[in-house]
Amino acid sequence: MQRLFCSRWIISGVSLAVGTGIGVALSGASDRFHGENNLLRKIPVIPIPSVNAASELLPYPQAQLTPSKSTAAVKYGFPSLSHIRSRESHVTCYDARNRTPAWVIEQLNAGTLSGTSDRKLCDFKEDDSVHVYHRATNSDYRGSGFDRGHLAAAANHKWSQKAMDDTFYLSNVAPQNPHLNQNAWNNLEKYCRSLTKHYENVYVCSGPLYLPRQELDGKMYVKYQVIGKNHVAVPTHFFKVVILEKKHGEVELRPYVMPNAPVDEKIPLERFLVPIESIERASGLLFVPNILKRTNNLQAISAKA
DNA sequence: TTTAATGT
Repeated sequence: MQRLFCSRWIISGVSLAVGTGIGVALSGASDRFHGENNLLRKIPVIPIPSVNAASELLPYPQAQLTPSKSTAAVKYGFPSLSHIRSRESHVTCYDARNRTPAWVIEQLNAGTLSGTSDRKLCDFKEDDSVHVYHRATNSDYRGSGFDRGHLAAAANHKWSQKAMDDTFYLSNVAPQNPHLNQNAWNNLEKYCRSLTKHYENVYVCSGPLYLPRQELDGKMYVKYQVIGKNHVAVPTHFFKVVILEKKHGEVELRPYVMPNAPVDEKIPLERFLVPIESIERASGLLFVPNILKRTNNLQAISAKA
């Protein structure tokens, strides 16, 4: 398994500690607020919800009755809100900092795969629901050397032209190595579709990863390219967590990771299986938290690989 | 077949 990630890529959670440099990087920013440019006026502000909205987000019922100091703190708005979007074909959580999805989840079955929807009628499009400061555009990708790689695949949603159209929002897209996109990753997507022949429902959650690697000084760094005027982040890897629902309610997980680089499509897909925990640690996400994952025998298989 | 980008 290690070899498939390149020898120096590390996916273990131990290596994911955040450095202390961020305080240094941000110091001095406040001076700019008072400078001639009056930057504060240019800062995008998310519409201010009611002050009580903060208490509505808290899991403590009493907070709704008595606004506290912390609710007063957001008098001028939350710097961010949930970036979850519901589309015809998928649900996505947008990563505004990286201008890509954080994750995209979709449901596949025999029904979603059949229909007359035509990919030729679709065009990649900006997601207007994302603030212009955080939005990826087609021009960011043009000439970058990267494909606009779907996370929820177009061919998974032939059941409705609208559903297929929705997969072409750039909020469902990340910069992907063209060879990977058109070969090994495409094969993984086809494999997911084929699984609908054997399972009632196939849920697929896909997203980018930014894995740390050791540089020449022996220290760990997360390094990734950004493309275009909007600095769209180029993930180092992609994950795909396949959740298989059997007839009797039994659930099986198949978690895959591929590097965002050419991958020989002769390598069997099973070789890209990883423990679900490694994706969870690296991504900050948790998958199907309400089922027992430790009993998943596929983990044992990937651990042996 | 499904992925895309590129050039018109």
